[in-house]
Amino acid sequence: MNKELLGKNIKYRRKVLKVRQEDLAEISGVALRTVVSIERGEGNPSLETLLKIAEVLGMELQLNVKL
Amino acid sequence: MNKELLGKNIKYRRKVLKVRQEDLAEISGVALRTVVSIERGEGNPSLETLLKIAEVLGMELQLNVKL
DNA sequence: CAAAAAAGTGCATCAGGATGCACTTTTCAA
DNA sequence: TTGAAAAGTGCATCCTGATGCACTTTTTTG
Repeated sequence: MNKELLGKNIKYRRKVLKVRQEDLAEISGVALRTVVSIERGEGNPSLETLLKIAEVLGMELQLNVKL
Repeated sequence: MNKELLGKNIKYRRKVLKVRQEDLAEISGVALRTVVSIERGEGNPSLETLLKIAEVLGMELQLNVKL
């Protein structure tokens, strides 16, 4: 998982749920500007921001030992 | 996954690998102060910081759809 | 195609994450 | 038990993530 892939995952999931960036921002409590940046793989989001977005998208962050 | 659990996972994995906080900090390029804070579930680490630590511990961050 | 909706940008500001240092507390092996 | 190693703390500084706003670009759709 890297920034770019993370952004793509989030964007893809958001599309699946048919939610707009603006809605995701509002519901998650993260600024629209921030949602856009994350989806584009820019910046370096904080854990809290990531968790807020994942929550709304019905996703979860996991830290697993590599196989 | 929340901050506390994340910290515990990291600490547990570090112990399994018999690595000191100081070593993890040095090898991952993250400040010791930061490693300590994350393991204790304090603060709000950035994605980059988390990825650096996960890398050294042979772990990976994943964003999955909840079942 | 044209209009409307959605997505993305640039920039300034503010809040807080990352860091280093000096220090204290805890852990643990001899 | 005690001394060294490891872990954890408080604080000041620096850097940058998060934000809002006004705006442009891209995508969608009627």
